[in-house]
Amino acid sequence: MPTIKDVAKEAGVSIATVSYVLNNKIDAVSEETRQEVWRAVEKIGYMPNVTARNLRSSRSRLIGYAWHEQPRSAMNPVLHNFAYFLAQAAEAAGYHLLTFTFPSYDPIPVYDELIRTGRVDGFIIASTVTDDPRVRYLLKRDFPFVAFGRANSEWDFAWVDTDGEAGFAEGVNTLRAYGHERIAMIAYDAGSLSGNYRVNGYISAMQAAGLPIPENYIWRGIHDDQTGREALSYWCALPLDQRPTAILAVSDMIAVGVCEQARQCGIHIGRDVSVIGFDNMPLTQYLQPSMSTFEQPLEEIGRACIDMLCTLLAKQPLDPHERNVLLPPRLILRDSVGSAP
Amino acid sequence: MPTIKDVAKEAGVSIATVSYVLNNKIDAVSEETRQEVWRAVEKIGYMPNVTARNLRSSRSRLIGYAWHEQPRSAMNPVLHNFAYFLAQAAEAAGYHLLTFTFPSYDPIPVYDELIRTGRVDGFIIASTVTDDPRVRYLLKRDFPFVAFGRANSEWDFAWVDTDGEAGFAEGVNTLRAYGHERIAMIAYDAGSLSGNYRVNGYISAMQAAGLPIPENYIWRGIHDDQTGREALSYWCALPLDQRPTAILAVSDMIAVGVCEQARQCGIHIGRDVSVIGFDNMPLTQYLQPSMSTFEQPLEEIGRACIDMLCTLLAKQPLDPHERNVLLPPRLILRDSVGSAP
DNA sequence: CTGTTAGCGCTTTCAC
DNA sequence: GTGAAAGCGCTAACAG
Repeated sequence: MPTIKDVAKEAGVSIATVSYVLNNKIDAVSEETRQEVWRAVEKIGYMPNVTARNLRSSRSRLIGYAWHEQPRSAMNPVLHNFAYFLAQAAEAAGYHLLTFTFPSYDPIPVYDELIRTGRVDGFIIASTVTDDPRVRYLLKRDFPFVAFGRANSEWDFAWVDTDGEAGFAEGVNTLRAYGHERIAMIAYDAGSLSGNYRVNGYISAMQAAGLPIPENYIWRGIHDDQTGREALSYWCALPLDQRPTAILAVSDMIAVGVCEQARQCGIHIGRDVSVIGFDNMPLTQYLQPSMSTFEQPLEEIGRACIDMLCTLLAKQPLDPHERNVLLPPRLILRDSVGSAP
Repeated sequence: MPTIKDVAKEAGVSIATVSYVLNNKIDAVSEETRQEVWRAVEKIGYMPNVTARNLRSSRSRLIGYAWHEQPRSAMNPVLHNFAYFLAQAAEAAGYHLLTFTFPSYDPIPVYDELIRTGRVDGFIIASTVTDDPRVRYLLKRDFPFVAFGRANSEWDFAWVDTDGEAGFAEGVNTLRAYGHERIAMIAYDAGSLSGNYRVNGYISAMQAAGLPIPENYIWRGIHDDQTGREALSYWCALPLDQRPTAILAVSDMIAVGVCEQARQCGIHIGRDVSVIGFDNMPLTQYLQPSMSTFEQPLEEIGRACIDMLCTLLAKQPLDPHERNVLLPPRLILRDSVGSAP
């Protein structure tokens, strides 16, 4: 691979001059010399060695993004897609994405190593939770990062998130427009942040509409179809006039479980009970009935994360108002939603 | 961030000695000194700077993996998942994955830049095609890479692939066991390698079974549901006794199209017509009826790719028999397959 | 056994 | 305008 020396020799100048030209030190070099250097660069096919540059500037131009270890059953196309958009945005900003994996029970050592070895300049972290150890660690270490997802409200850091609250409020209002009044929701367990924001949206929209929320209308469980099954079984055991006619679920997987259980119970989704999921997983539109769901604006979120991180990396001040970005999900109505029975 | 100098100072030795200890130059340093150095390392919290190491050894310890630009409609969870397994395997081997994106119409500049700037030590490339420009380029440049997928048979390079031929043969035989004889298939257009291997498996199994393959039993199209719809419409226009009773599709998306069209035509999948897709996309088991499909052994493929690439990077000889690995997909039978009508 | 030293390829003062 | 030279943090001859 040719180096700056080869170019210098070819152009008959010093390596310093070549460096000036390459780095557009505009008035450090005569037009004539500049031409000559570029000619040599072209001829030799030279490109600056990234590693050397990085060593010199003690940066890596790499952004770390971690995939959680996940059981196949709970595999989440959302985060994989997100990674794609991140990579795209990072490139546009002159960075590359370094992807790594970590055991969710002990993330810190991996992050720590990446930092201490100078592997990455910053991180994008996803799937944040309350008391997220990564956020706490990175904050303490004062290492640049942007989160896709919020954490403890007393922690001040840059994040971008889908506005689950607004989404679920919209969900409630849309269902009301279809005539539903007994609207229930399935949430994650109480420790889940994203789940709770959606619960808040649900509750406030219900209250604003003057609709009662019976205590047993908020079911909690994990991100799988079993949760949906159990929730529906439970509600179906209620007297008919107490049964919800519409259900908002925090994820498509859960919503799918509801539909599966409904089929077994002879309940017709979209007629007897309406269902809305979350994430717009591939194939949701081909379920029977096609599943209504919320689509997260992953491309925008990815871009926003990278933009903010680049600002941090450039040591530029980030306007406090712009440190936190909330983007609304898009409701996609399909056949799983119908008029109230 | 502490450097080797700090450790040297702390331990009261030279930086060379620290380096020896760190690199396990076993009989270059006395046990006593070694202890002392490690103590200093621990105390200071030192980790060697990766960039400096890389510059010195002119390597990057990074493996490049590209995501294709893809329309949202054709989004392929398979490759995203694959990336996860690659990252995992790479880490186990002391590498990291650098993910990037490229416009499929012109991939070379991106690869070229990554090589010339010394960004990566090697590539994993996926979704290879006939005359794949990336394979041709990397081969010409003699740059280390391993492909997930084959290319021109006259090109000699390391690859790992799902054995679509064996898979489709198994598909045919399984369908035969269910009593099917009029078995059709939906392939990609003739330029697709993976598609063609599957066609070969289909044809040879049919012939081995002494079953005829009418010319119009192989439909070709792109990777979307529309292709499946068109294929089924066409076959349904045939006289009943010429209509296939079972269909093998090269992808789940196509198979889903078949099912959708079937519903519109009043055809009952799994009873009137059996269908098998490919990829085991998330949610396929929740379709109505649940979709039979092939699952690619992505984790094994990822590991095999990384193993081979690491061998190449270590400049160790790769046994010619081991340069090419074919792994069988796993057939998952669900309700879309039933006895022949 | 341990230390001195020469780079890896590049950027950036500082002289001229 | 241009070049000589220092040095980013590390490894590996080479000397002692």
